[in-house]
Parts: sequence; C-alpha cells; structure tokens
Amino acid sequence: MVAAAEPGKTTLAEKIDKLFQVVRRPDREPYSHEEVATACREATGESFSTTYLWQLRTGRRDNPTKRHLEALAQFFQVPPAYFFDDAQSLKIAEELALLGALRDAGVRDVALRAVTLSADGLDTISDMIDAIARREAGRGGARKGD
Amino acid sequence: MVAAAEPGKTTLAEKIDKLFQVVRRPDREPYSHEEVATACREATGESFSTTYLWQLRTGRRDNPTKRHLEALAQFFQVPPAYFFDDAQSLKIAEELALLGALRDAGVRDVALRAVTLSADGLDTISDMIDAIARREAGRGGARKGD
DNA sequence: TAGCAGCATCAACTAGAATGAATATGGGCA
DNA sequence: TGCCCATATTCATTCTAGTTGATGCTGCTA
Repeated sequence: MVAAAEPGKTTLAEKIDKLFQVVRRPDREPYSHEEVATACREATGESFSTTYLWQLRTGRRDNPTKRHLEALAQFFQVPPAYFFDDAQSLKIAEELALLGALRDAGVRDVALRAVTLSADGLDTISDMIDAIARREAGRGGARKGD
Repeated sequence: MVAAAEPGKTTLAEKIDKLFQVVRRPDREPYSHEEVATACREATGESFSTTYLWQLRTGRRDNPTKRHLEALAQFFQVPPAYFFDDAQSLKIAEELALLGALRDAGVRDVALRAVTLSADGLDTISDMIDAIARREAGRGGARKGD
C-alpha cells in the first residue's frame, strides 16, 4: 500500500483520492479516471493520460509537473495550493467536502432547505442520511477508507 | 510555445526573476543561481542544478515538477501558490469565504453527510426535509412559501 | 455460458525534465 | 596586456515524468 508518511501529513495520492470522493458527476456517481483525464485534456489543450492519473491517485507517481497540477486544480475547482503541504492546503482539505457540496446543485438544495429546520429536525435528517448512506455503501461497492 | 503571454499575466520566468530581484543576501547583493540551487539542495535533500534554475528563470523551461516548486517556495519564503496563475485561485478563495456563511454546525453537518449520497438518496432526503419543515412550520410559526 | 462494455491495472516505451561537464563572458588585479 | 576568479550560458547526456497499448476484472445482457 501507499506509505502514509508521517501522521498528519497527507500524501499527494491521498489528496487526489479525496477529490475523487468529494467531487462527483451531476448524477452523483464518482468520476472515472478516464472522464477526469479527458476533461483535463479538453480544458487545457494539453495531454493527460488516464493511466497517469491513476498512478498519481494510487501513489505510484508523486512528482507531477506544474502543468498537470494546474489541470487537476482546474478540473476539481481547488486552488493549486491544495496539492502542496502548507497551512493553506490543510484549511482547504477541511473545507473541501463542503466546498464540493455547495457546488453541487442537489446538495446545495438540501443545505438551503435544512437551514429552516430546528435542531431536532436536523438530527432526524442526519440519521436518515446515515441510514441511506449505509445502504448505498453496501450496494455500491468498496471504496477506500476515508 | 513559451510566449510572453497576455498582458497582465506574468510568466513563471518573470515570477522567479522577481524573487531574485527582491530576495537578497544579508549583504544586499542578489543571490547567484548557484547559491540558490545549493541552498535548495541542502534544505530539501533533493537535487537542484544551477543550470536548471537558470533555465527556469530565463524561460527556457517552464514546466518544473512539484518537487522543484516546493524547493523554490521554501527558499524564497513564498507559498507555492505564488508560482501559479492566481486568476482562478482568487475565484475559489471567494467561494471558500462564502463557506463561513454556513456557520450553523447542524446544517453544515447535514450538507457534509449528504455529499456522498446518490441522486435518489438526495431526493429522498429533500422530501424528508420538506415534510419536517411543513410540520414544524405548522407548529411553530407561519412560514410562507410554496 | 458466451460475449460485450467500461474501467482499473500492468509493463514497455517515449518525451522531455533535470543534470553535469565544458565553454563563454566580464570584472578585478599583477 | 595577460591571468584569474566568479558567474552566466551552452550542449550532450541521463533519468524520470508521462504515454501507449495490452491485459484482466466486474457487471450486464442474451
């Protein structure tokens, strides 16, 4: 497996994997490597192979060039600083899930509706989400741990 | 294809050159390429040739790897983001600031949990929220709307 | 069960990032 | 003037980032 290096420090691979988990297609399915690579190619005009993206995500390669970092940042809508190991990237990592959620029409809608609920109501919804997530996880297939 | 780029956009070479102009030795003399390269080598433990640094500064090379960007950022005491085009980072920074608005822990939690749900799951949750909101509205106070 | 389709994975190769040794340039000094 | 030192520049070479094409896996359909 990919070495996690020191505790607290997340590897580039982990950061990229997190993006795949959080940033989804309009139909809520995770993007495939091929989709992302293709989108990066079209957005930047530069080349970006699916295999290489997989290598980066799984930690077999960990030293991409500026161009590739830019392409990934653009596609996933995060600042390039996210891929580096400084204070800013930590903050981004924390907000990443919510950031992704707000960009997604479906989740944004849920969040906006939730604002009007009482604390009790929110708890109920939270439990519901847990239940559904559990069911979908069992059906959907094993994703690497979060 | 390196090109001086559009007005307003500064190239990587210009950014690096600026660092040389601004960041000086204790005796106020500009650093030489060799000094910087050596310092980067010693700070990071990785290799960094003077020739390559010169190539980056003069624009002959413009696509360094993550490793080299990190080394330069460390030596010149700038965030790695400095080397990237900030047009898009700015936009995303705004979005990050917007996140502060969703301060309510409960809502935030709901949004975060909802991220991984499928489209169907989101629909279900959305309906649930509607139902609860209606009930609470009836109890608590008149909430006008749909 | 075979056959297809989409995707992850692997190994072999290519391109270009990065290096090292050699050469040019300029400035100070005998 | 000629030499020397320091740094900039060039070029050939090495090494690794990045690509290509093949292979295997999983789920679906007939």
